[in-house]
Amino acid sequence: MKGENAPVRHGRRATSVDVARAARVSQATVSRAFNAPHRVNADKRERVYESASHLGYVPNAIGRSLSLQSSRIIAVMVPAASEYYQNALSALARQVIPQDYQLLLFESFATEHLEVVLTSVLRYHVDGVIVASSLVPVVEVQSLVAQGLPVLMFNQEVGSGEVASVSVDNEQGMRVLAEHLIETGHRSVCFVGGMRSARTDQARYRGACERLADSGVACRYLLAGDYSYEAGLAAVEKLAATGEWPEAVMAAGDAVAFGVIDGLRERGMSVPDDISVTGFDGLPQAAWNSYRLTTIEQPMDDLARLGVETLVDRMENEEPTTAGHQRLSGRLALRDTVAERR
Amino acid sequence: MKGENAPVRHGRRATSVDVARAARVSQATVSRAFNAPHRVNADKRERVYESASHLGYVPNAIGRSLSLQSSRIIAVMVPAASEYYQNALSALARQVIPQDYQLLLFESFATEHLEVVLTSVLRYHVDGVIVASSLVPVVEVQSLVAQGLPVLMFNQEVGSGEVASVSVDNEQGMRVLAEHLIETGHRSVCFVGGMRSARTDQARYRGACERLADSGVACRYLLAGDYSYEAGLAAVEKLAATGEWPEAVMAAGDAVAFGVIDGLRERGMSVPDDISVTGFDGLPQAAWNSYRLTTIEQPMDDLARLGVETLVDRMENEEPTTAGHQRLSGRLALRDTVAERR
DNA sequence: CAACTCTATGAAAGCGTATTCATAATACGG
DNA sequence: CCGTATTATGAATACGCTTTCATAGAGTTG
Repeated sequence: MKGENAPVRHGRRATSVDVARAARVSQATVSRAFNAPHRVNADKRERVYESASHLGYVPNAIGRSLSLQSSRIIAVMVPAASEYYQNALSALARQVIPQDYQLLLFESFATEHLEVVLTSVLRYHVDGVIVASSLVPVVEVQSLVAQGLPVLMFNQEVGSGEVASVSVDNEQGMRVLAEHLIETGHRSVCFVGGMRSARTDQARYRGACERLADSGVACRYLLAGDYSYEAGLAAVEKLAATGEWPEAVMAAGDAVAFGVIDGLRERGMSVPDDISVTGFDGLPQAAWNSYRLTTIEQPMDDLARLGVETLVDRMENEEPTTAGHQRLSGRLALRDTVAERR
Repeated sequence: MKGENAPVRHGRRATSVDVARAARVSQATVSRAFNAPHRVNADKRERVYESASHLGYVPNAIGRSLSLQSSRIIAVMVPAASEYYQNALSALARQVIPQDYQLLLFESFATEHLEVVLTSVLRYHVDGVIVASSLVPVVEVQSLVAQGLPVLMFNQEVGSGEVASVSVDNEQGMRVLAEHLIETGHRSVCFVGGMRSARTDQARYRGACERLADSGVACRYLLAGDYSYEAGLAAVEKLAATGEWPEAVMAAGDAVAFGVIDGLRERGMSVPDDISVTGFDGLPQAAWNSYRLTTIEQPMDDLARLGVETLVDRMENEEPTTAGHQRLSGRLALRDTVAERR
């Protein structure tokens, strides 16, 4: 073992044993002084604190984790490239602080690495996992659950509640948007989806479809390919190729909507005068002057808070009190990409 | 200690001891089979692998960290809200995988939490720290360095190289942009800064100023307040209040530039016909049709790669081979927000 | 004041792994 | 065929911490 006789890289960090020696107490007392102060006499406690701060002692979380069989680390799997998930990550990072957990980041962009990533997650004995990525296959998630790991799906639901999830109510949100389009007199709509396989995509399409159908409005489905600006841009080309312009385009996500808007404008069409466009998610850019996109804003902070609470509940209690799928409704942000058609 | 007689939450995970027992070898041999396969006989090695996969054994990184005195974890401090830093985080996350390190995320948005965050960093005995946030005070960074922790500053330089840093060459990038403005005949320029105190801000202003001055063009400084879209929007108001419109606005960052563009357009002015605008960073949105912003693109992947390599070097070698400040030059992305003035 | 309950404390065990050290077994050169 | 170098292996230890267990001392009560 190095550390003692090795080049002493930076003067070994102080341990509880060092503090104990300095404070002339046992190591156990040092531990108690920090974890259960009321269990140690005031004078010794003070001595411990003093020695500790003098030595610059900071308890070693690794040792603690080993002993406690709990690392207070939550793994979070996100696709780094997506704006939406970046925002989700921020929100989660903030929510996790007061609960005194840390986030260990796992990029889940490429399936090639998935194997490696998943064993890494296991390797670090994290207390829980947040899967905020549609790129992680359901079977893999279920294998994590089978390992006994508390798992939270963020922004997607799998199965019927065996694995906990929080997400915005996609169907309902889309229904609200559809309703708005109906009220403003739109008679033909095209839904531009991101990925057919994504559950959120399905739910959003369903919500739109059903509400529109109720009012006798048909809703075409056009596949963009993914949830990016570029995909939205390309979708406009596909739409043009069909030769039939709808009165409104409902994009499956804001990023796609921006692409659609810019694509339409590029072709000399006006949004919303010629074609209305709606989004979903409520990205910051939706509020920018150049777009002023009518969309459904996801209650990101609430989702993150609820998600973390749910996961923490599952991590800390044998019998979790929270339900399987939890849905929060989004807020309709009425802006300028939907016009009256009278 | 729980785990044994506690409700056995999920059937304790297999350890190297379990594998050893199953494979009828010693625990040491199991360890060797995974870390130095050539040091154990082929037959036993096979037995170990078989037992391991049968028991679903995954080496426990916590135990490993404790023994090795190295966690293979890198702490990364980022302000979650910023688009730029979100992208940086993505790039870093990708670069860290092949080196077999993990990123532990620390939100550094609020100074109130800073104390807590910093001791958390120490607590987890991370092998290194990436500070990608201008919100972390220099003294705190230096205290980390003083603790003997390898630290990398991402996108900012402090001191004269005692603490390693990688960043784009701000001054040079801005000079290139200024040059472009000169060449296109601009005779008055206003630099819209984010935060006066930020080093990047200073460097960018300096670069612009000097190059412009060389050609006898003055460069006003206007403070936006931060690096956000809203700040850019507000900056236009301030600019209007001065009553003097420059021929070009050089924003300190793309986000600010978007705000400036939208602010100008809101007032009925045309970009670039009335006023040219330049950005800095090369955010994805700069390429969007609604902006097509002429800007300097940061070589994010290269920066991340270089940054991680530098940090790893410092973590793994007693005598680091890399220099203090490392600067990469950005790429001029010529788009449509700068017009000829003849 | 004896019998008892509490409280404060230290010694020791255990968490899972890597590694040193000792030893047994094997191969090798003379 | 013996002494020596080499290799494979297991036992034991260390990493830093929490917690159980035992114990000594203080406080309480009949």
